[in-house]
Amino acid sequence: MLDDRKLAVLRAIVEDYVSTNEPVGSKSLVDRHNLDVSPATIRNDMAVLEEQGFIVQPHTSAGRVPTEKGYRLFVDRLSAVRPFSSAERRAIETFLAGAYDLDDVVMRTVRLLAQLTRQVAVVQYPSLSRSAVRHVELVTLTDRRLLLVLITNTGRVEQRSVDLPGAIDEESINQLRAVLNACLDGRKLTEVASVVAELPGRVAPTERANAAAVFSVILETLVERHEERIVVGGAANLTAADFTQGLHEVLEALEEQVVLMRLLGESGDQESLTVRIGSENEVQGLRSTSVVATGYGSGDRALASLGVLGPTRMDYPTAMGAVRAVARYVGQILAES
Amino acid sequence: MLDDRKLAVLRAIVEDYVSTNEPVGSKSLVDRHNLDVSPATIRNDMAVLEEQGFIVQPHTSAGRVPTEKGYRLFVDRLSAVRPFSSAERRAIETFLAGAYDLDDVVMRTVRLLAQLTRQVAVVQYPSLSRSAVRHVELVTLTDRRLLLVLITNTGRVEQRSVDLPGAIDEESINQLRAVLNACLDGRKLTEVASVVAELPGRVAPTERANAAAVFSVILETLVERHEERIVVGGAANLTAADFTQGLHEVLEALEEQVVLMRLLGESGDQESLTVRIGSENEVQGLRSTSVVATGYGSGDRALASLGVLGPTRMDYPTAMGAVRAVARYVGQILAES
DNA sequence: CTTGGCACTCCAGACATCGGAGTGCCAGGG
DNA sequence: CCCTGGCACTCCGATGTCTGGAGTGCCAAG
Repeated sequence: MLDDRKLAVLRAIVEDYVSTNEPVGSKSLVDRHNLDVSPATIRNDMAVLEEQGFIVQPHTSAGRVPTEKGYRLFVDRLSAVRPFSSAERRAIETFLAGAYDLDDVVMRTVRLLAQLTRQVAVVQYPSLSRSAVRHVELVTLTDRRLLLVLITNTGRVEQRSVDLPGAIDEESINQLRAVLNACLDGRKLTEVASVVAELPGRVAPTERANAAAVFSVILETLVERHEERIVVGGAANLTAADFTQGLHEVLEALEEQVVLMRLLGESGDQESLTVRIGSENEVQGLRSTSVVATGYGSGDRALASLGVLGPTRMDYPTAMGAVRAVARYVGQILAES
Repeated sequence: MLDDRKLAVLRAIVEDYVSTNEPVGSKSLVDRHNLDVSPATIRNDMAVLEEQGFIVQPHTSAGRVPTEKGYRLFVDRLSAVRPFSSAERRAIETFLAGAYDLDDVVMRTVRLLAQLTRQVAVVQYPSLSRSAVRHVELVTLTDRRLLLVLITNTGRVEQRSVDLPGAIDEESINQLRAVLNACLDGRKLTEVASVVAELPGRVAPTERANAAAVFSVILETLVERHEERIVVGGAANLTAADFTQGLHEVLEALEEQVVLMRLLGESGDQESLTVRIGSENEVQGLRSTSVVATGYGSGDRALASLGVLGPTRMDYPTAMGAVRAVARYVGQILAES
């Protein structure tokens, strides 16, 4: 039904359209690629491709433009992830290796991705729920108020202040801290809830009320709280691609954490790249954008996701290459620290 | 030279132009405002105002548009900060009061400002250098690696990992932690450098090398490090004002921390509002935007700055009112926690 | 199945037209 | 001395028309 040449034509159309942003016609196609046939033949092929819904013409007697279905086929079967040269990889590595702490890693990653792809980059902080507790710290603010600091093995530091029902002294705080660290250290955050439930028994009865306040804040921090944190960068790239329609919607969507979460969505394990094209994104207002995302993380299960967002006519092979390469190195960096 | 009516005309021109975004002519001026004179009279006044450089016509026989000089005069002498109704103030207060921690306060502040003014909001975290140390924590990562966590009285939590030259045991860490907290607690961060210089004498000789590593990281964290952190929000508002020229530049500038710093610049104490109009911003690429900013903070000296950024034709009275009101409440919230 | 030829379509840009909004200037009146 | 109505003038922006070019679909021949 679609022989090899027709597929080649589709590939050529996608490539040309991505690089020129103009509908591509039969003549310019044979010029730029060395298909050894005449424009008329190409026209016949294009008619078939159009009938099948892979391309459309904006107006009668204009060139062809890929449809979402066309891009989908291109990504699935016609393109390969563009590998990065070793020089590029080294550049990525050294740029990321210079980071001070987790915040810095994430910031650099966003910048890097945005720059490599010339698209909008989206990076999620390592998920709390997939991290483990490394340390819990209690700092006195007043005699009825503590600052709770929770540090995870992925380097995230979460803080919350705790209002206590009663006064508390240094001695009790030290005990409480010791108990918390003894019981929570190394635990996955998903297990913490059940562990915390058993804790009251290990606290001196007089301090139960205060301890309970601390415990409930811990639980809140892990569950109810924003929990997932996402950073966006390279928004300026949206103007380069003449994104005439709906730039406003896109910018708005990018400011909604919830939307971004759904965008990165289930990006599965860190080896597979997720590509969502146009209306495959269920997010309203991002129907005309595509997302290339993947999980990253040191272990077996991805810690979180990162990716890029751009117009549906984006350079998928490069974007996929960049996302994959960056995800790998971020995983490494995180594993080391 | 400029009598009262001419000033009134300038004010009217600014107001009309801000709300309609179209050059305003003599006739529509007398229609919309009840100046009790004829269009011809207004034309004479406008001719004078133009000669003095407060307004220009985009083309011969078009209406007039304020120049930067015109906006400047408007802001300095012709407008009053729009006060907020008590209902609005209450709304601001409750919205900010729901914040969990410093990150949350800042995020909410940005959203709030952007929403109130329909412009881009820019909020700086409380300056490290004007904060004091509340607590220093050391967490073991490996026997040659520590995580240093520094908590300030403004709620900022900074983290850095420290590579030690030699192995260290729990006992030594505890000592070091105790020394650090004893000496640094309550100190302004500006004083920390000199205090740290004296510390090596108070550490057991065998641990000097490791301690030195920790000290130098503390100093780095305070000085060399990004130090000032700035959050931007409401970028989508840039599209509403048909910002035809240079949207790209503006978006790019907004991603540069350094640029943002210069933008908020010296916003002095928290009572005075700074308004920088057009080319008064020395930042390249933001020559066609205005900034309304102020300091915020509980004490006598401002902890940091916040403000909004928009096209030169922005609604200054409202922006100034919003910035001032939000700054006050943020100061309060921070003082309470 | 491929190819060259041909008639057809339609957009983009150039050009001309025209009405409206706005101005500047002037002479007269308070 | 300042305000006002009148008038001629300017120029933008919208609208309409035209034309060249790029592209298509179809057909008949190889």
